[in-house]
Amino acid sequence: MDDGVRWLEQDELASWMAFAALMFKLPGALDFQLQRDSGLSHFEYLVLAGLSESPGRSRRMSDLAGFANGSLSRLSHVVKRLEQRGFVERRPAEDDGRITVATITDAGYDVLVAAAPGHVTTVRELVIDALTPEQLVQLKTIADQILAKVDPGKPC
Amino acid sequence: MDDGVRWLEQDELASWMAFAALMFKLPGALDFQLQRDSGLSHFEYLVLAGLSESPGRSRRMSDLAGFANGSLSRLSHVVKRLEQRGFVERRPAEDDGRITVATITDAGYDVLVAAAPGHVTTVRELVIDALTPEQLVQLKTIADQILAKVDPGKPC
DNA sequence: CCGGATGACTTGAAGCGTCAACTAATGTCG
DNA sequence: CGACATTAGTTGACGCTTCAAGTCATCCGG
Repeated sequence: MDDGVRWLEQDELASWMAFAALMFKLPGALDFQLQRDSGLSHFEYLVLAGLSESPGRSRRMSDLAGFANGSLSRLSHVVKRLEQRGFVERRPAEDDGRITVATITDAGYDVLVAAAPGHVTTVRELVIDALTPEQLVQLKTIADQILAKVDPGKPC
Repeated sequence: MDDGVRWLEQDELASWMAFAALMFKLPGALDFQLQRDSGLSHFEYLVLAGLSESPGRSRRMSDLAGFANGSLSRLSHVVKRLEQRGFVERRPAEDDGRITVATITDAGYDVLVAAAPGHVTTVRELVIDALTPEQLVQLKTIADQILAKVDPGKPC
């Protein structure tokens, strides 16, 4: 049965299944808490957070998209909706008309500040406090190594 | 600034950011490869795989939904589409008319067999081979611990 | 053995993400 | 300078997931 494919061993499969299940459930859990308590998706939260911690509470679109791990197109749609809700504003950059700069409004900042404690607490409960400090280090190392394979463009 | 929230320390944040980025990118990478090479989403692949390895190549819907980490509703839609493509069949269980049993067809099995090598190879390249055997063990432990928090209903 | 409760799905509508096409501004090179 | 390429972002359509509501079968208490 040598078809040239290295199938997964029992223990490899077990690790992969556990990790895969985690990957598919954790985002849902995070989204659920944020949506319920703050009316934001996790992606929207990341967008607002990315803006709030940037100089001038502003950031150009492509930059923000990279920060939030999403496509530019997705970001554009999301920012449009956030703008309609009054949480961000958009305007072209002065020096380069192609660039759009998004800015978080006071209302958006309020929503973010209200959402942050719950979100951070959830992350802590579900992830950080579930692990020992050593495991946290291990996790970062593991994630970085896999990321290097998945996304070789961003060596960081 | 003691607002009762335990914010994340630098190293906690770094671990979380790396892991979060991974969680949002890896599913996309897996979907991309499967879609490109086999015309299947990762979820569809899991459904077919779940059926193929079950006795009688059949499984009831709720069971299959749990296996594939998706909601019953989502599974129902997906199975309907797979049925239209001729990859699975559905029929009510004989002993309990509420239960629907899905079965993978020969055509579905062929598609799965054609898709599996590429998918497994991708998982190996991106995940398994990026890590040492020790890290693989660490990853399983970590994933299990977090999963226990995220999804306390499934202690396994 | 009848009627309400529960269980196991299915369905339709609404919202979000992706893809491809499009617009507009800026570089570049002869 | 002028044409063409490139960069940055937006848009619309389409497909998929979710949510709430609906269907049908089975269970259970009186």
